[in-house]
Amino acid sequence: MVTMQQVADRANVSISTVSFVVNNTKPVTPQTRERILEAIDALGYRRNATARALATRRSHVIALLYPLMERNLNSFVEAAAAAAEAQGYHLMLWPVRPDNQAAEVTSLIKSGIADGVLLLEVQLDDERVAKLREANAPFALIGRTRDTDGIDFVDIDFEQATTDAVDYLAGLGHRQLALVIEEFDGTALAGYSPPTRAEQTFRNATADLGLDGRVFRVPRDPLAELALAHQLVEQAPQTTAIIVMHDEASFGLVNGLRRRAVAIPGDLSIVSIAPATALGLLIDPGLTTYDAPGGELGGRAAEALIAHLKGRDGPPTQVLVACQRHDGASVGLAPTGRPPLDTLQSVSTKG
Amino acid sequence: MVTMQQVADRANVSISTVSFVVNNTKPVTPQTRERILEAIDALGYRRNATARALATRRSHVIALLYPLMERNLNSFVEAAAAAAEAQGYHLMLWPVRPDNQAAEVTSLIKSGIADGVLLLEVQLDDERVAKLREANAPFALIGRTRDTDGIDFVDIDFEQATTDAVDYLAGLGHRQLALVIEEFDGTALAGYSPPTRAEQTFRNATADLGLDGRVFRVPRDPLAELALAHQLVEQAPQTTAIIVMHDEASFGLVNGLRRRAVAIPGDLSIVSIAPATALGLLIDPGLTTYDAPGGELGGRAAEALIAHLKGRDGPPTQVLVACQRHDGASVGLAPTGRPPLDTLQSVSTKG
DNA sequence: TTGTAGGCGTTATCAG
DNA sequence: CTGATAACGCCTACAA
Repeated sequence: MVTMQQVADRANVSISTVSFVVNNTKPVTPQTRERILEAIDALGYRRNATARALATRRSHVIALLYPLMERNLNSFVEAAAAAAEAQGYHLMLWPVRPDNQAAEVTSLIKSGIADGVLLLEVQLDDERVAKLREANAPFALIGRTRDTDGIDFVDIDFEQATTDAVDYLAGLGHRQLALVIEEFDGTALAGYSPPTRAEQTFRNATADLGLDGRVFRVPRDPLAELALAHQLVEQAPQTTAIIVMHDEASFGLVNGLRRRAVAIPGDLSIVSIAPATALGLLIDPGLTTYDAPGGELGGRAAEALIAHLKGRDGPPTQVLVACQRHDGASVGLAPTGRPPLDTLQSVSTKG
Repeated sequence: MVTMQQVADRANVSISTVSFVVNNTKPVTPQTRERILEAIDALGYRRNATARALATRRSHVIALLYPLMERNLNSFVEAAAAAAEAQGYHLMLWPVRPDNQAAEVTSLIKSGIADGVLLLEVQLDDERVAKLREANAPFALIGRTRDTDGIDFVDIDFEQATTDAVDYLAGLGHRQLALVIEEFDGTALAGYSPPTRAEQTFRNATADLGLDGRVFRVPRDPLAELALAHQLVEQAPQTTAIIVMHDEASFGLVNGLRRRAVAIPGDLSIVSIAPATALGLLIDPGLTTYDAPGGELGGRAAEALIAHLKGRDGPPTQVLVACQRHDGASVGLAPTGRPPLDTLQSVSTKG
């Protein structure tokens, strides 16, 4: 850790002078200030928040009490918090804007506010991971990067879920499948790996079984989600089963299909993979889903990180957590002799 | 603030001995330990996390980086974080289980991890507020308690929204209204004020206008939400307009009504007040909603708290933020001569 | 304009 | 088993 004293030494001034420029609390000659700033920069100095807090008796932190109601889909956060507590640690949620995460994450560690970091929404090539590595800061991922060498992560096994879903649908006689994934290009999540991996797996699995597999990328945008039904009907009218890996698209999709008199699951079966919201139950018909055990993800990630902090050595924790299928009423046998979706409207009698 | 030294003095031991029992780091005679524990208890001592962190070079905190994507309805958290940052503060989210919030909240302050607290999901009589007051800890509420004397709060003006909704619907000729609110009895949110206040306002507003107003209390539970449509049809078949103040019930309600061939808004108009999720757009038809400006709530609450921390005196910040109506397609003129809802199924031709 | 030194509340080492 | 005492890194009078 770089201290003020080290900065002072390098700049040939006393520690108080450094304090003055760091805090802008007293005037300092431009030249000395310059030297100090140079030293700070060269050494990568960050003021230690803990020491500052102790000296000033103010932490400069305000806390938003964040009640863990089941409602917030935070079984995940809850389990992480519980795991931390069990180890004598506290979990804090550090809100960051997507654009400056990489910067914040290192300052969080260097300033001493936290000992380690848990990362969410990990991208294939994640800048935050790079920064943490070079800062030598302990971290664990929920999700994973392309290169997982030596790093702790706990991830959902999207490959397993996707393969399982394809097998399951194929077993029911479906031969024309579609996959709906979220389009992240142009958003802060570009490069987000789960959709990418799911797509890959889907293409392989369908190819292996000799099935027809179409992929639809849909941005997170109500209009696009509503348009999806149209797109699907127009571009892949032979489809009999859809795998959706997109939190919100399922709503628009079901509504759009209903409007077109497509019967679910009579004409078309739908499976949703790892939906973040538990609203599937409220859709009519209830969705068949592959659910990720949020608690296990959060808990194991926190444990891995803390084990690290406690000085445990050995191989990194690298876990894939399987999703489990929960049967709703949105999947059925493949229809026989069903006309193409785009002609269905005039043929079908009842949705 | 109570320090170890004070505990030591009261127990007639040295500060190190206190440290030993607090941290269980060395054996101590049962008698002295007893004296120390007594002193700790009597003085309300809490180990200062900052000093401890400085001495041990470990904060015992792990951070979960919490990306603020628009998706998570955290315009609210985002604004609070931004407001804090603008004032040289950091916002942290402190996850707590609903059952021990009151205990956590004071230890959070006493341990020096945070300077002040923002409270969500405030109840009419909130234990946390009582604790914070007696601990003399700075706080601000998002929401409000029954007694708001001298405390900073920013709340949604549910009264305004409810009154406005009743007026709006009455203006369209509706005379048989229903209000759907969340049932919190038996949950951690029992006594939660918004539904209570909305109910009160609804009863007054309908009475003032000579309208018929029915109230339905629905737990947050998919089954109950689906049953709501049935309940409504059976118990208040003359209803022509519903005001929903229940995040999820609207889904079940719309689906349930559709199944019963109730046309929206032909037979029945629906308005949703301050839905936490923006999924209203995905319902068919799009819901007319009263939306609370989350950013304003979070931002102003954080500002009020920090102003306090910075020593500003004067009257407390007490703000009611108005909701704004966003027209969807779920509201129409009151139907004339529509049969009771419970007989509608056989009469209506199309949903 | 810059430096010195005491203190913030704990922990940890080393004596008793 | 218990007690002094020197850190931890920074802030802030007070002095120079």
